Amino acid sequence: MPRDPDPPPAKRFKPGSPFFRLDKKKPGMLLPRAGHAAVGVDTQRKQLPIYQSRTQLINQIRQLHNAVFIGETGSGKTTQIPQYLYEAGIGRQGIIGITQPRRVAAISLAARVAEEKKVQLGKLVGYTVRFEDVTSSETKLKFMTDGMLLREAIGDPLLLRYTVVILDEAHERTVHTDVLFGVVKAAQRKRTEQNKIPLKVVVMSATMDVDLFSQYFNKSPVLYLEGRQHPIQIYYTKQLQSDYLQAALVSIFQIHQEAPASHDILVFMTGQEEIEVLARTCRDISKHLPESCGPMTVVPLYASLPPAQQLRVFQPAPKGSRKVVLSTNIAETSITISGIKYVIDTGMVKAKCYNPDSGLEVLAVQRVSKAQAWQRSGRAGREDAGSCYRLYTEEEFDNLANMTVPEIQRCNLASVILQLLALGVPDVLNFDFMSKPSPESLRTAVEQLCILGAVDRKDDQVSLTPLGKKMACFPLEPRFSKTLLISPDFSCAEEVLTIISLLSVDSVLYNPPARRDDVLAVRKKFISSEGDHMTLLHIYRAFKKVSGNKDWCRENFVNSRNMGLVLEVRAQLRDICIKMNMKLESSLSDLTNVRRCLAHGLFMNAAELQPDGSYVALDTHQHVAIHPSSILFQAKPACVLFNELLHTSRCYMRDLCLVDADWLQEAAPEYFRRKLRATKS
DNA sequence: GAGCACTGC
Repeated sequence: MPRDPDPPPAKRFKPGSPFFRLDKKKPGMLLPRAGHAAVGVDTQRKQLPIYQSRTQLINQIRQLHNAVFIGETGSGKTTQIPQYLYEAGIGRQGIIGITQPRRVAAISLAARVAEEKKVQLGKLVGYTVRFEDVTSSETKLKFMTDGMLLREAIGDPLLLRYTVVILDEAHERTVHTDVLFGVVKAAQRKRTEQNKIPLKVVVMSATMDVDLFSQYFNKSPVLYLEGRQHPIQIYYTKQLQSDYLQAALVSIFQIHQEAPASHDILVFMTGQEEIEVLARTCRDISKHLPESCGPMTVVPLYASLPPAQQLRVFQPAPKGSRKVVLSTNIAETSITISGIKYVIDTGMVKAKCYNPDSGLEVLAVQRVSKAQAWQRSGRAGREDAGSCYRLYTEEEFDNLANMTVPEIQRCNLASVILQLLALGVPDVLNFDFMSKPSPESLRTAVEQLCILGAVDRKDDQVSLTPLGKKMACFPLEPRFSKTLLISPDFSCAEEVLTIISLLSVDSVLYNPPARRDDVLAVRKKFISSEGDHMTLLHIYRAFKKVSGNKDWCRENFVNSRNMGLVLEVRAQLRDICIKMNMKLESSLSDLTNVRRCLAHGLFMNAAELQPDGSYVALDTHQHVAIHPSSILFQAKPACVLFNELLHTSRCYMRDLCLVDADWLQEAAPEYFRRKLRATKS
């Protein structure tokens, strides 16, 4: 099988200014051509390049316990390999599970494979994602989110229902995939030891950099899959660009003046504000260009955009007009836009960094990795040859990190540790991670679980308490599952269910800046002096009273999509509570108990007013401030809980709840005694 | 008196 993509073609595009230089050394990244709709699915399957290697592939996989595949996204590997295995009778005693980092991918892949096998979705071919299980006892090819397989593993750590697990999109290195690496490896070893049916593990990645995968899975062979792909010409800037936004603007109009109008442009940027500003500038400039230039349709794209506006990226621009999509990294993986001929890569991304000592997560603009830069350029060649303009020099590219730091090395690990313990991993601190998180990060996580009463520590051994075991059953952050589990003691489980559901999805509050005064006026009727949590609870109750009426949502600036999610999350959590025989009561109008309960679960996120009017977080002793969006912004209460700290111009607490300092002491006397000692020394 | 990339159970 070929190891390298085809070399790029002759230079097809001559930039009008000396701004860019062509990369002659590095091959372009290549991507697949879409299947031809007029041809039947069987013919389409046979036309995929992977079909040529079918027999060879099957013979190889049959003999292997582990294999690593490299092939571009959509090269057919994800839809074909599970079918090849099934058709060859490999793993027929059980299920072939294929994991995906995203829900939509799991669903659409299952639908595609069911179509190819000419079966009804949910029979032979099915999928499982949160809130949706379209499988049956007949299901042999099961597409699922990686988080879902991880959940399943808690009830079945050896994954005995599965004979093959295919971990797809492994290069993305999500926390879930990374934990799964260790889980499937351990399951594989134990099944061999116990003489059970062996488990085959297949890792699929889009990047060539797969040594780590191969090493980790017992030096498994790496198989290269040829894709039917289009060449992409890469350009770099000749000099360093001090202002990537300015450089993006120049590049957009450079292309706009020279390329045919049907060639669309995709620009990768860092965030909403930046995108909206550049969109306005582009629209302004394009109005004042000579007529020979033709019009421009500028479309912003980011996750918090209302769904209707997101759909605009799929609409073709009016005839003669060029579409310019300004996007965050949502267009790197989650959303695929057809017709893109040019990609402009600013080389920057907004990403979360985690400081394990302070426990603080900071969202910061950073450089992309090489892998990410290739992913971005690949978006230019979905249907035909394309070009990618990198707004940095070739030298800067060479100095980029090869891979993005795996998420597991930059997040709070409390949930991961709890889940591993629930899986029965004996020595969590020495779990066989493919990329080990820092010891401080592991220690902080165990410490947090200990304070919450989820784990016991003896010497270096960490074990789950009965409470911790229950906490692991909820798809929630540990602090939230703890709060929910103690809510029956305060006779307010129904309210806590609502509040925790509201806190675990994106905000249900819609705040269009242009209508600020209207928003404030309308929101007055829900305000609770007890804080943001109780205000949210009021909004939820009002929403339920009108049965989720869409007009009501619009009038009250409530995001109905997110509110719908709240209902789903709440129903799922409530089911788990019922299975646990928890007493579900409502505290009705008196919300003091609810706040008292929150204090007992979320005491680690508390802050106290200082004599000078500022606040200090009790856990880390750092100075914090109330975010101006909070209901309590002007109230200056003596003691508050907060849902999260947001580090921007200052360290802000968001989503606050008024509490009594005594409640916190009651909730965790030992913890606060220690904190006090730490302050004095 | 601020302004938050993207997933997922």
